[in-house]
Amino acid sequence: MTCNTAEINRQLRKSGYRVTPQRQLILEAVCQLGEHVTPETVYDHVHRIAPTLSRATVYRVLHFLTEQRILAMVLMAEGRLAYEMSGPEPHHHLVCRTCDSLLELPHSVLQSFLRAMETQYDFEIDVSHVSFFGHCADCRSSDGA
Amino acid sequence: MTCNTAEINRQLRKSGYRVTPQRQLILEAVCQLGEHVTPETVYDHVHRIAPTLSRATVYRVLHFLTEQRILAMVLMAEGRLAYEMSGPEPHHHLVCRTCDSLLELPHSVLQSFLRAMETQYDFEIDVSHVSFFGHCADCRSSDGA
DNA sequence: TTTCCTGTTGCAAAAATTTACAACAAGATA
DNA sequence: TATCTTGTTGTAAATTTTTGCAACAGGAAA
Ligand SMILES: [Mn+2]
Ligand SMILES: [Mn+2]
Ligand SMILES: [Zn+2]
Ligand SMILES: [Zn+2]
Repeated sequence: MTCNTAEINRQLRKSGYRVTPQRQLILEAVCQLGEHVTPETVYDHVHRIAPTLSRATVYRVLHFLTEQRILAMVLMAEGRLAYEMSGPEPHHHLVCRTCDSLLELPHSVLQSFLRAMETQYDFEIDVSHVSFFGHCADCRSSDGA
Repeated sequence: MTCNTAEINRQLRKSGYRVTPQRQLILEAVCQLGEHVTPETVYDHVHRIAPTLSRATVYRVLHFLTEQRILAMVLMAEGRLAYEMSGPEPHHHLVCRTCDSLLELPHSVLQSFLRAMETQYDFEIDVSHVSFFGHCADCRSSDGA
């Protein structure tokens, strides 16, 4: 995932927020660390670079960047939380509650459902990253034994 | 929500688990307290009745009863977690990230989507209670100002 | 009833997450 | 560049949630 810093910074300033070194570091970290990054992973990474950067700031900034739609919050198994860049091409998850496995869904499979929610309920679902929990084929067959 | 204790107890024993006073208390609590009950609310309630019942047990039992499909885990705004009885008639949520409001969806609106996931991905989504996050009509119009 | 096995609990400590508040610093303005 | 406003951060403490472990107790079997 490419992280268009210049554009993001411009957007933040335009909204009256500030571009701090902490925010830049944390955003870069999520960008580099990949798809489903936990707060602790981010902290470990940025803390190595900026030892005074606190855990509180990591949590606050992840939350803030999510509100700004720059990051997407990802619900993993067991209620664990992760983050990733909110790119132009979202995908979604089928998360198995038994084996923790992840099946990735292309955005297209949700399209018609989302449109229906907009039409029927006037509600715009945040499409950045939706997780569905349930049970995968493997776990269902071995469990039914 | 009626809480068929006898039937639930039978089911637990059949699976090799035990019916303890703690589990019974916690289940009753969720049952009585209503739809979206937080761990802390449950703890306050049961702790009044059984002062030695610990927070750890509340968390463990809520998790356990969810695994047994007796309770359903409900994702609320801001990543907060709640529980409720997993009844025969599930419903789902449209959660507004701006104003925290909840729109309830009848189960039927998900039916065809769920069937598609089963057919295409051989994945059985846990239908007990699904939450979608996004932005409601009110917040979208006032925000676009 | 008594015995026995093993699933569960309470406790205390650890880990994760949030919060209050004073010091700080981004960046707009002059 | 110096100044000023106000959004942000670090610290420490408060909350919330998880975990290890020894003592306990459900309930099957005798
Ligand atoms: Mn993903
Ligand atoms: Mn509900
Ligand atoms: Zn599985
Ligand atoms: Zn709203």
